[in-house]
Amino acid sequence: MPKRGELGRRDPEARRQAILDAAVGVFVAQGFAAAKLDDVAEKAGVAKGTIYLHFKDKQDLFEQMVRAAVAPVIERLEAVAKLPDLPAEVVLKGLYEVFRKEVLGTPRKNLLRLVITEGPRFPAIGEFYHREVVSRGLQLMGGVLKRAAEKGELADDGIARFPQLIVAPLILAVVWDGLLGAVEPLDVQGLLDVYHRLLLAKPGNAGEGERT
Amino acid sequence: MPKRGELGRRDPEARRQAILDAAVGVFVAQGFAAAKLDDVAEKAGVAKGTIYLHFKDKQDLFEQMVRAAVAPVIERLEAVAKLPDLPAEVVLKGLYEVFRKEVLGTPRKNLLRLVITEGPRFPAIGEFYHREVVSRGLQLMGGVLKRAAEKGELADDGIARFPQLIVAPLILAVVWDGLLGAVEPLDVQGLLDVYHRLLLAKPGNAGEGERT
Amino acid sequence: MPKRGELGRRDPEARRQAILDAAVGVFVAQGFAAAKLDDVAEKAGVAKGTIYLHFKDKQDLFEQMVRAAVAPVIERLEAVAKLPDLPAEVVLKGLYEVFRKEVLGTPRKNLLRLVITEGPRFPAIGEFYHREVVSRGLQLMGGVLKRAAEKGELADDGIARFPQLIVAPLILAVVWDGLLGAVEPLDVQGLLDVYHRLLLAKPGNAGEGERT
Amino acid sequence: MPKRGELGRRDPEARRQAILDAAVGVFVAQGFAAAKLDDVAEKAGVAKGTIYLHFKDKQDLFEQMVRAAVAPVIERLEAVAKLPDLPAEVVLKGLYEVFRKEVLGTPRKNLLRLVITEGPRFPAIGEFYHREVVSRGLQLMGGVLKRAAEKGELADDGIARFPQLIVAPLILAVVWDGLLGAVEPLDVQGLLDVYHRLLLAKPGNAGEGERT
DNA sequence: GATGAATGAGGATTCATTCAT
DNA sequence: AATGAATGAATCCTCATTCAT
Repeated sequence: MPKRGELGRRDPEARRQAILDAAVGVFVAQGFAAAKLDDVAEKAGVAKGTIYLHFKDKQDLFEQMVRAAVAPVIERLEAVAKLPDLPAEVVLKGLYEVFRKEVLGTPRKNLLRLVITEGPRFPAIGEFYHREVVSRGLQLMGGVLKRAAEKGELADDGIARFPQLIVAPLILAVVWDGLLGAVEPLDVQGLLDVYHRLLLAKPGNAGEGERT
Repeated sequence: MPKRGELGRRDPEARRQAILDAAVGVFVAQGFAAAKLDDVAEKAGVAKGTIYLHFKDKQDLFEQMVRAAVAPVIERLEAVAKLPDLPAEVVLKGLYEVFRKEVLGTPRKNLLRLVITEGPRFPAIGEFYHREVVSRGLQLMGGVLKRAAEKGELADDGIARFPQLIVAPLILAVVWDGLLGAVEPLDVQGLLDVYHRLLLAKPGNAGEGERT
Repeated sequence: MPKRGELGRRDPEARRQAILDAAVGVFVAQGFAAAKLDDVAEKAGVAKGTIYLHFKDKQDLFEQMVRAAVAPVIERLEAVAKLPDLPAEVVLKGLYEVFRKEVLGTPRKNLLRLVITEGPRFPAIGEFYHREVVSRGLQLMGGVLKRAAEKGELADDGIARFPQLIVAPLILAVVWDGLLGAVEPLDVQGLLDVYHRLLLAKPGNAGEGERT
Repeated sequence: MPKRGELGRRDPEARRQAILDAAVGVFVAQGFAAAKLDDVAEKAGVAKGTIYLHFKDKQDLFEQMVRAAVAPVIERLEAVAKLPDLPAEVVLKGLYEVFRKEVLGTPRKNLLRLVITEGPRFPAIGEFYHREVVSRGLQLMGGVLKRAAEKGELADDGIARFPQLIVAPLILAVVWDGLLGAVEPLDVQGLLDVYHRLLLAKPGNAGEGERT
C-alpha cells in the first residue's frame, strides 16, 4: 500500500499499476457494484481524479484490472503450450499442484471468484476470459487428454471430449472456499489426489494407488 | 408478475411471498448491491414501504429470499433421506437428471449462482446454506457412497471421503453457464454422462483393493 | 421561500411549483451551467432528491421552468387574440405599458434574459418559445399592423412586414438593463414614447406629438 | 487552429494571442461556466498549465478575451470619430451595412451575444464595455443624430435623445439569430431597410416642429 | 397495515488549479 | 517558461430508508 507521493510523477505506468493493484483488493472485497473508487484511490495512494487519468470509468477500471490480473495466467499457458508433449499424469499433477499453491493458497483465488461472480454482468470479461484463458486452456488440455486416451491412460476416453472436467474440482474448491470455507474447510489436497487417481485409473486397476 | 391489488389485502403471507418471488428475479439479475428495492416492489406489485413491513432491510430481504428459495431443495433432501437405501448408480443418475432438468434448464440455476457469488459477503447465508443444504447433502451422499464403496461399485473408494466430488461437475456447469454460456455453450448432458461413468467402477474390477 | 415541511405532503403540485419558483431564481442568478440543484432545493425548502421526483434531471427542470414561467405570457397572448380588433395605437401603447410595468420593472425581465441567454444551447427551448410565444405574438402583431397599414396609420407600411420591430426596443431594454443597467440606467419610458411615435407618425406630421 | 509547437517558443505574445483566440471559440460555444480550459488549451495548441502563465484564472481569461475581441471595434469607433461630420443617412447606411456583413454574417455575432449573455455576471465586463464601446458609440451617434435633427432629417427629433434606438434592430437581430434563427431565420436586410427608412424623415416634412 | 412522497447520505465523475519536472 | 500529471473540491444523481397520510 504505497503512500501518497511515493510514486514518482515520472512513472505513469507505476501509478497505473498501483491503481490496478488497489482495485483488485477493493473489487474482490466488495464486488463491482459495492466497490468505492474512493477506496481504490486511497489504497493506491492517489487522488480520486487520478484514476480517471488512466481509466475511462469504473467499469473500464474493472475490466482492465481483470485483464491485468489474468495476464500472468495467460503467459503461463503460453509457456506450457511450447513445452514438448508431456504425459497426462505429469500435466495433471503439475496443474493441481500449481493451482493449489499459487491460487487457492493465495489471494489470487479471490480474483478467480470475482471473475466467476461478476463475469455474467460483464460480457466483455466473459469473452476476454474465454478467448485468452479458457479456450487456450481447453486446447492445451484437450491435446494432452487425447494423447493420453490414445495411450490408454485415461479411466474413460470420454474425458478427452470434456477437458473441462479437469478443472471441475478446482472450481469446486474455489466456490467452496468462498461460500463454506469459514464453516467447513475443504481438504483440497486430498480431494485433488482422489480426483487425479480417478481420472487416470485404468479400468481394472481401480484403487491400487498409494495415498499419502 | 402479480398486479397491484391482486393480492388479497387480507393475506400478509401472500404479500410476503410476492415480495420474495420478486426479489429472486431482481437479485439474480443485478446482484445484491446493484439490485433496487424499487424494482422489487414494482415486480411484487407492492409499495416500496411495504417491503419494510416484512423485512428489516435490504440485507434481510436478501437472506430471507435465499432461505425461501432454498426451502424446496431442503424438502427434497429430507424426502430423499427417508427413502430406503438406493444403489449409487440410481442415486447419481437421478441427481444428475433432476439437476439438469430442474436447475440448469430453468431460472433456478441463477439462484444457485447467486448463492455462490454473493454468499461470501453474507456469512449468514454461508452458514445457513451449509447447515440446511450442504451438510445434509453430504451426509446423504456420504452414506450412499460408503455403501457403494463397500459393494465395490466405485471407481475409487476415496470418492466416499469426498462426496463433494459428486457435485463438482454441477458447479462447473452452473459457473460455466454464467460466465461462458453465451460464448460457448456446454454439453451438460454429455459431460455428466462421462462423469457418471467415471465415478462408477467398471465391471470386472469390483471389490478390488478395499481399504479402511 | 417556503421552509421545509411547510408544504403538505399531500400537495405534490405545490411542491413542484415551489421547486419551479426556486429554480427561476437560481437559474436566473447563475445561468444553467453554474446553477446548483442544491441551491434550488434549499430555496424551495425541499431535499435534493425531491427535485428528481418531479424532474428527470437538471435540464428537464430548466426546460420545464421556462415553460411554466412563460405560461402566463401565453395566456395573455391568447386572451388578447380573442379581443376585437383594436387600433394599433392602443395595442402598442398597451404592450409597452404592460411590458414596462410587468416585465422590466420586475424580476420577470431576468427570465426573458435567461431565455435569450440559454436558448441557443437548448434547442427545445428555442422551438417551444417560438411556437408558443413568438409565432403567436408575431401573428397578433402582424394582424394589427396590417390593419393599421391599410388605414394608413403607420409611418412606413414596411413595418407590417416586420412585426419584430415592435419588440426591438423591448429587447434592447432588457439587454441594456442586464449589461449596462448598473452603469447607466436607461430611460425606458422615454425610449418607448419616442419609438411609439416613430412607428405611428404619419409622414408629414413628424414631431408634432406632445411629450409628457 | 495552430498546432502545438508551431508557435515560436520565443514569442510569449503570440502564445497569449493563441490562447485568446482559442478562448473566443470555446467560450462562445459553451458559455463561461460550461467552457473547459482543457478545450481552450487544446485549441490553442498549448498545455493547460500555460494558460495560467498568462492569465490569473478562468475569469481573467474570459475578461481579457472579451477585451481583446472588442479591441478592433474600439479602433473602428475611434477611426470613425475622426472623420468629418457625415450626414445621418450615410452613417446609418454604413453602420447597418458593416454590421450585417461583418458581424451578423460572421462568427463575430456570437461574441456580441456572449457579451450580452455573460456580461450581467461580470460587472467588469459591463463597465469596460460601457466605457470603451457603448459610451463612445452613443457619443458618436448622438452627435450625428443631433446634427440630423437640426437639419430636420429625422422622422422624430426624440430619436436624438435615444441613440440606443439606432442599435435596437441590431440587438434584435443578434438575439433572434441565437434563439430562433434555427426555427425561423430573419430577413435582416429587409428589416434594416425598413428601419432605416423609418428613422429618417420623409421629404416634405423636413424642419417642422423643431424642439431643442 | 399499506402507501409512496420525501429524505439525505453516499458515490461516480468533472475540471479549475497546482506543481514537480 | 512550458508542460501535463496530479489533485480534490464541487456537483449531479441514486436509492435505501423513513414517515405522514
